[in-house]
Amino acid sequence: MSASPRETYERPHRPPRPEGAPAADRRSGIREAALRLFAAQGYRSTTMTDIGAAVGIRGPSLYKHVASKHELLAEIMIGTMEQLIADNTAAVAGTDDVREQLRRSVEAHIRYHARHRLEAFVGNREIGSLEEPDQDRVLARRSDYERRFRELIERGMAERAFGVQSARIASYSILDMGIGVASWFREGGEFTVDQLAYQYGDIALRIVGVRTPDVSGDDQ
Amino acid sequence: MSASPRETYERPHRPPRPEGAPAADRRSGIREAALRLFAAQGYRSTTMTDIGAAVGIRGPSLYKHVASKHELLAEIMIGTMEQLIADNTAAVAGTDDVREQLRRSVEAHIRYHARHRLEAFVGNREIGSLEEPDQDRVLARRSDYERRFRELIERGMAERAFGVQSARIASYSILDMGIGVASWFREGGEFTVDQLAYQYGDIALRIVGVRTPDVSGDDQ
DNA sequence: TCTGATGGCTAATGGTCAGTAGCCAAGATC
DNA sequence: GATCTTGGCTACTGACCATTAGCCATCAGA
Repeated sequence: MSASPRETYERPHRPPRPEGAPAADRRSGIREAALRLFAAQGYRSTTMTDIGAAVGIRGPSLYKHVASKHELLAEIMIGTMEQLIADNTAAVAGTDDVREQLRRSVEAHIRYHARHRLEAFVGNREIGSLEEPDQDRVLARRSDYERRFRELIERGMAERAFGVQSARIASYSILDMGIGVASWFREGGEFTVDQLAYQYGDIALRIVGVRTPDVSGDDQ
Repeated sequence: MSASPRETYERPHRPPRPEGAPAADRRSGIREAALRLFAAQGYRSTTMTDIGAAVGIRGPSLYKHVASKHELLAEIMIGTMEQLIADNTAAVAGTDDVREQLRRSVEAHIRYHARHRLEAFVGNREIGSLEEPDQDRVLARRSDYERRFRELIERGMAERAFGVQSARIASYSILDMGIGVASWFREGGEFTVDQLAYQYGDIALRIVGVRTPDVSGDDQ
């Protein structure tokens, strides 16, 4: 690698925008690449060089678009929780029936975990990688989200619509099922997102003791 | 920190076994410390110095007892899967009734995830940190374990004891619920391990469509 | 045509870390 | 008592990594 003096700059660096990359896309391209890599290799094992390579630039050039590696993680994780909470708010808004609210909440939960597998996956695995103002922010939102399910189930109990031994365990079961979806679901597999959401809705209702239409072994 | 020449060795290093550490315990002490640290900080963020400090020695001294950091992780993860499989085998051995087999399988699953929270937690989060002969070993055992639940549910369907839309989704739900336990359960909290196992057994039976004794809102 | 902003680049910096080398004291064995 | 083994230690090595410094080509707008 001797810098021969006669050819001062053979190929000094790539043109600023080799393909149609409209500059506003750069940042979101970086975010997506980071998400993909964080999901596949973990936050700690992903280097800025990796992320750069995924979008066609060098590691240090990323700092023209993002402040730090940590910022990328924090954005993903806070965004995930905000979206889950917003989806849940929308889900319960359309009805007052506690069974229907639970079904819709669960469907929204499953839909998010199926459609945004990587975000959900990273969001669950990398909580410990967040630094402190951000980790608290994420944990607070996560608590809020859990509380919504627990209180819904408690309301169902009070209205004698649901029957469970512990609302806390029921809500954890339901949430944890959904979290699991993010680790095994693949688009284009045996089920569509809609089918999945509906089935998990049924399962959640069974968990809280609501009789769902019986499914004999062979009608699906 | 100048090494003054007159006091040649003020305190060169600790005595080989300062307290009653019977030398066979050293290795398991290291394994336990590593487990605790891997669970709390993640594998990648835990240094050999951290693990050494947790057992009262320096990082490099660990290599007198273990071959590598990776070996510690692999031992934890393979051991976890082997134990889960062994527990499952024992659980189904005592009965032929498919409902009872499912209940006992789920109870064993929950018991393991509650009693060995850290192993289960690390076992789920650090799969990607395993290097290659070991990652395959763990994934193969994990597949085997999942298959046991799925096939049990399929048998229950064939015998008309269970009614679900998809045995695969039912088995994932049940397993994922248990995995979640490892992340929130604390000994000495609201429930004992036995209560937890029993409640999750009920929930699993509800998921597969078995009528469990009705629980009205206020009888527990 | 000039000029500033943008977004690439390479090189360097400061830090961390797994693992190795080689030293040594205490206890065990002979 | 001499010697071996065990399990500590410090110092070091080689690698990797996030981030900064500073350079420069292209492009948009004046």
